[in-house]
Amino acid sequence: MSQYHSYIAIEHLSNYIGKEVTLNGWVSDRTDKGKLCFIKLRDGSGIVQCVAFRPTIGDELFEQAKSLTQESSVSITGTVRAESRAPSGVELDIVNVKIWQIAKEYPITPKEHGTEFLMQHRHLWLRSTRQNAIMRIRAAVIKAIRDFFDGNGFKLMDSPILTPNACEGTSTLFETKYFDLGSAYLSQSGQLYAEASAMALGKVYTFGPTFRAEKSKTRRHLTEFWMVEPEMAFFDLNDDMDLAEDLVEYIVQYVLQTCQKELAAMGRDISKLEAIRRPFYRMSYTEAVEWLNKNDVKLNKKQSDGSEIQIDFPWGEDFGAPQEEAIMQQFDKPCIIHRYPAEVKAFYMKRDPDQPKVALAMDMLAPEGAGEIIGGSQREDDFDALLSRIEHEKLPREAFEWFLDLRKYGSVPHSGFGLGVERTVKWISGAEHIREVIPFPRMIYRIVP
RNA sequence: UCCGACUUAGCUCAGCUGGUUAGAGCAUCUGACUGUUAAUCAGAGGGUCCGCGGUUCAAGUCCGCGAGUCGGAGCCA
Repeated sequence: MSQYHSYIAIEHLSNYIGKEVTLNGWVSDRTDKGKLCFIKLRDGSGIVQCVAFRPTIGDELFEQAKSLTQESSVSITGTVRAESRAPSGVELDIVNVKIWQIAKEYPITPKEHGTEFLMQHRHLWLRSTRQNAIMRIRAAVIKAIRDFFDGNGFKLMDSPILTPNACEGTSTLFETKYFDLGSAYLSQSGQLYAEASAMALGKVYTFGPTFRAEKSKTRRHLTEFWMVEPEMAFFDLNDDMDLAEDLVEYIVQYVLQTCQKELAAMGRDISKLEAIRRPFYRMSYTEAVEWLNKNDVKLNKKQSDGSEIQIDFPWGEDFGAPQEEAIMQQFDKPCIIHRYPAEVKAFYMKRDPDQPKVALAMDMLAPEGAGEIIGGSQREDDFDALLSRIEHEKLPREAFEWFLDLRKYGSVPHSGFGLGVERTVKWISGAEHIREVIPFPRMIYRIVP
């Protein structure tokens, strides 16, 4: 790469002890003590304390250093010195200060703030140490995902974001006008297009933003989030589950290798992540229902008069958050639950030839209360079976004609899944809310900034 | 959509059974200090108590309606 500027990143400062360097960044904090002035300089890569001592640097420069407010932008030249009292082990003795701008009173002070205030100032909140660490972990997770697929024979095949209809026909979509062709909808999944792509290139993945207009109000939902969806020709459900485990193991180990500082900044218990090695746990839906009933985990059922009663968990009902949480409490590694009742799953999932009421579907649940991070399945590859599912769900056949074509011209067994990037980053980083792990979250009651 | 909680200074909050001039810490400004890292010490400024209506001699406090935010359920990644 070209040498764009002769400046040095703070994260590499320990290689320059005894040398004079220029750092560019922002003042994260300043404190004076008589003839001493301490400036914490942040450049995105790290934070270092810069020290000005009045008798050695002179009155004019000292007054300049003292005038710096929180988040003022500066270039500071100084000599790097090993300093045992500093958290990073180094400090900078100031030789010169170039002020780019003296910042106005900064809203985010070094004390606590509530989430509402911080979310209103998301554009500034991103500068804080914790948010910096989360964004670096997010970048590492995304790089791990790309490296994993690119290195294993997958090709990136982007899916369209504007689509003519609901992918799965269930969830609420964002609608927009589309010239003279009526309405278009923001994609809630790239999967159908990934299936077509897999028939062209074998093993593919799509990676992009996804939109759900559901009025979800929980700490694991966003209306706009990022999802990676691999799709593989000639993969059955077992291959699909193996791939999901390989991917998740790879992501966690990659973050462990490259984000030690960031995980420490988050106060993350590293041993919990080190335990994430294959094999993970697996359980069929039927086994899970038996486990729930053996362990007395009931289902809250609303009666017609509005009151709630608790009943044994009936086979055929989909799991909610309470069931998933109960199941995961026994596990320190992710668990895949597979072979769900077909009725609660999407129309394109293949039925289990051995159990016609069961779909070859799978969900991966992450430990520590992180919940579902992956949902996938083996796809229905039989033309007649798929068509009858489309008709049964009362989906418009015209819109799925091209999708049916894939079952007309060289249909093969194939499988895939979707992994939610933000849910994965939330789990690995230990962030307590999903809104912290995407730079500018989109939620039901927030679209600014 | 359903259930619950909250709203007082720029920020985080306290404010008792309704009672006289509205409280603290931080932030900001002024001053002191050669080792602070949530510095300390002394001083100063800073208020539509979310809005509207009601009860009362008296409302930040009680009641009603509305707004906003947060958490949970459902939906799912």
